[in-house]
Amino acid sequence: MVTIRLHNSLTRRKEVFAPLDAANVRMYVCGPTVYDRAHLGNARPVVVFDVLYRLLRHVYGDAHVTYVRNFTDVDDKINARAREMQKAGDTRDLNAIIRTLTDETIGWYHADMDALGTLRPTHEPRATEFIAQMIAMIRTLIDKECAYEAEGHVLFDVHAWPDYGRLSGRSVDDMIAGARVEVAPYKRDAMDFVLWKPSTDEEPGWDSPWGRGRPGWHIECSAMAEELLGPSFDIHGGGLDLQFPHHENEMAQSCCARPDACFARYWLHNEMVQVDGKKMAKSLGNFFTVRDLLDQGWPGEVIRFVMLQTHYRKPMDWTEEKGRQARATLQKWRAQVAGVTPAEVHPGVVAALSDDLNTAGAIAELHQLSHASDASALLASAQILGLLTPALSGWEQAGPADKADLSLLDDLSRRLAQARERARESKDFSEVDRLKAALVAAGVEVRMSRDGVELVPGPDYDSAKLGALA
RNA sequence: GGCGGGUUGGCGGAGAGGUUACGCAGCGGAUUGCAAAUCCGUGUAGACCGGUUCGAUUCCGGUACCCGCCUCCA
Repeated sequence: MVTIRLHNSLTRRKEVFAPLDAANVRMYVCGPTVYDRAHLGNARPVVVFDVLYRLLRHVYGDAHVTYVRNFTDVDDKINARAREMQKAGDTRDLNAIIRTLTDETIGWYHADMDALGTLRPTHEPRATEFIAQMIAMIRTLIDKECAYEAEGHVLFDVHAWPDYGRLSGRSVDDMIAGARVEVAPYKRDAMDFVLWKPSTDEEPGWDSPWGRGRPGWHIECSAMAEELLGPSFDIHGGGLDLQFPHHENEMAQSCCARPDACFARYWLHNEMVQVDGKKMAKSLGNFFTVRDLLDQGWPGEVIRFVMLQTHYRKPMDWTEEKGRQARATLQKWRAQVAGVTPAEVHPGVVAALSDDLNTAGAIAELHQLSHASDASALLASAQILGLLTPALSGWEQAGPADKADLSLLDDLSRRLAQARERARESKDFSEVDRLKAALVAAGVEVRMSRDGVELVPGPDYDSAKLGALA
């Protein structure tokens, strides 16, 4: 059995991964709040944990890994967006707008993440479908005196959990000292956070022992993880910016509700996507969506490759230069593995991934396999990274969109070959050069070897520019 | 202010206390009518200052700069 090592945020160390149950390895990853297109930063954890999911499936077997990623479909940002839509003329009631908005956003999310070649998780629970479980957990917390009711709210008492702050490496006192959080008068402690809050009549709300209301942000993950994975599970993942307060609060709630269990055992956090050295964020306005890149013509596989070139615990930037290099590499590899049957995954690739998801190291191994012309190992090994998969194929056939183009290129390659034959006799290469220059200008790569001519349309292929030659 | 992380060759980007990361670009060569593609070869880089060590880019301490979290955030 391969030994997987993962950096656990809880201990700030790389640890040997030992699942609670090798027959059912369980992972929970925080998913999106659904009111808008996912930006590149949102996509990073999806890709990173997709690689971990694939690695776990490789090691423990496809049927022995359960992966849960939630959709947060109850949230004040969603409500705010729906109100904007109302102001813009949408006459439906708020809940109807929200339902449409969240459904549509989930559809976008699936389409965009599918384009990046990520596998769908085993379960993708929507928060609104687990309100009963949240209410039950909140009741438990109140019963255990870890939470209290105040002015229609239910708040978690951070002092109820002695280890509060352990995950994010800070003490309650430190946090209060530098707290920028607005302290509501009904809070016993500034750091206490909301489990349940009242809703107005038009806002989404559910009946509860504390009146009609809606859950706070953190409780959904605790409730859904317990429902779908059990009170103790193996891996909890998400962006580094969720470490505090989201994950700290999740852990406090869950551990207080189920003190016999341990909630998540390995916490993994990916670093941020940056733009010009700053975190990509909606609030900073420096973001672009996955859809933006796809629409610009960047294949999902190229975006995925660029992401995996940087270790998940390091900040990364998207640049067009990286995109171009990734595209060239993938094009070369795809040509190399065309028609090849995948063999065994190269042990070096598994070893690299098993070392805290060293995807850059794994890619270096792929370069070696390509270099060694071991196409079947290259294919199998790339696929464990979700690269060179059938699902992401097609884009590398850039260029001739229709049969007319293909036959035109076919025709031109024959003409070029004939012109070259004649030129070899006559030593007059002017016609060859003319054809070649025109082809290059139209974005066609001209490959002339000793025994033939090959025309490969590149990314800038423009059939209109070949008109003069037709 | 508190806590955490980073700084690697022209660019991107890893691992490892001592032996080539890797990719791209560049340079030299093979090949080519010339190119392209391909193949071969090629780079003592590790922010700065100290310390530990036979030996540190890798461990420890300090300095500088950068980033993240502490408010919603992947």
